[in-house]
Amino acid sequence: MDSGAPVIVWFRQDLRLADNPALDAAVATGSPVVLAYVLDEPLGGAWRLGGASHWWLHHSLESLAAAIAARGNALVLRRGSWATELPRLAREAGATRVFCGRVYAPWEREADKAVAAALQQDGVAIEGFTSALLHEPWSIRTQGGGPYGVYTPFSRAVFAADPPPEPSAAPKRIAAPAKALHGDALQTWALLPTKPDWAGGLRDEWQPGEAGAAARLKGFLAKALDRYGEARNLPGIASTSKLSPHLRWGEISPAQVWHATHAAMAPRGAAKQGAQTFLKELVWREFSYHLLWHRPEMPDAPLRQEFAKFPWRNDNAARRAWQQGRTGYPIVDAGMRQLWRTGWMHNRVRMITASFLIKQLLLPWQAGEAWFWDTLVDADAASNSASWQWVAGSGADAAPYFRIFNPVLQGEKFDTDGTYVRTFVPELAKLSNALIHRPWDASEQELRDAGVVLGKTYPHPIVEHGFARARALEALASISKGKAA
DNA sequence: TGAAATGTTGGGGCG
DNA sequence: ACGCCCCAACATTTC
Repeated sequence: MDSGAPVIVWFRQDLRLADNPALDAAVATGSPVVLAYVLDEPLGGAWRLGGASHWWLHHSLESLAAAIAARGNALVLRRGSWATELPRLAREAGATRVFCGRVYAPWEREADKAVAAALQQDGVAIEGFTSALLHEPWSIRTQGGGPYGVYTPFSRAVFAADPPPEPSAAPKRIAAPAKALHGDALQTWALLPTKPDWAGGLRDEWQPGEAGAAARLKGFLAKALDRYGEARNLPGIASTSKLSPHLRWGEISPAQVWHATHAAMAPRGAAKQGAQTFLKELVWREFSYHLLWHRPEMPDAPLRQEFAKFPWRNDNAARRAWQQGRTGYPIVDAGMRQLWRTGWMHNRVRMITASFLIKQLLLPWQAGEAWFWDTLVDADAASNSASWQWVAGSGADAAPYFRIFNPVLQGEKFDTDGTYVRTFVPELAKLSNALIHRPWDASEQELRDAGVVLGKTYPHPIVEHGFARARALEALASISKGKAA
């Protein structure tokens, strides 16, 4: 233990005090600790933080600052280029060491190089820790030593690997430097929407911050874990963990989730299937980061070369209809409206809406990726781009191109009683279960009884499924070898 | 982590 | 009684 120069803990996507290796390492030095978050707005270019992410970040920082204050320290907020602000903080604090959790987006890796170079010039060392993932992307390797390109063998390797270390508890006290550093007031960052304030639905749904994350995990393990295997695909019931935005910002670590789930499944015996399925979803997140690390072009370019010449359409009216949830397909519109209202969408419905944009509307997957990036509170460069490429068929381990969801059948299969559609598309609420996923099949009498006027209170289908399916198959055949159209 | 088209089978109606 | 057809149910193949 020394009590020399302060150590800087630089928060990025690990906005928590428990199981935070960078923080633990800093506290363990015995030195005073400067805790900082630096908002680098232009970072990421087209992939700079979206609107929903801004909203979440505001509240998460607020929560983190309060938790730090309760431990006798302060969160220092700074705005500017990482490569400028980190050296400035180090100079002001007289720090010679910076500890941080690692980040993985290509623009972040690029920026980190500049940060390290700038700090080194000032004689400041920076050390990264595994914080946002169970395993570093370079540590999971095939027999041949290369990266995995297919999920199933990747997941086998993860389950066979040593588990991540047991999570640590939050430090009781975090020694503050003798002289506090000044920082921005969070409000001056103007991260919250004002005109209009579209965040009402987000406030109703979410409690950003470490405490909210822990509560979400606890409630999920107690109430939904056993049924997760079957129920996770049903958007009409609360069957999923909704941990994704908390994981995205690191308000909870995947290692905490991993160990808590194992602890919950241990006494369950035969009922542990739900837990196993849930862990696999956590491993999908790891796999996305693994792919992003090894294929940094993933957010922008198809991983399969032949998709570079795919004949996408350019149809802004259709794109807007999809964004606003007025495609005329109830399950699609319900999903897009859930996204807009709450900043989140059920995973099954993400697949349905994504498939609709790509295959029914034949719009580029990047257009959907960009919309999700702006509107999802869990928007994450790895999961978002990997999942869009998966649906498009352009990814490393992607769904085959001919797998085209029928939005009616998907709705009837996974929202059989129409609960989900009725929640988010209330103008259809009075239709019977048999018609709610296909209002165009209703008789005039049935429509009248339900108060539905197609084309007026609810749109006609933007495209006919049979036609769209054939069009998509033709377009996809045109880029496949030996199947030129 | 599909859907549609096509093929097969077997029960039952009916001449 | 028998063959024929229809078609639902299920299986297989194709997109």
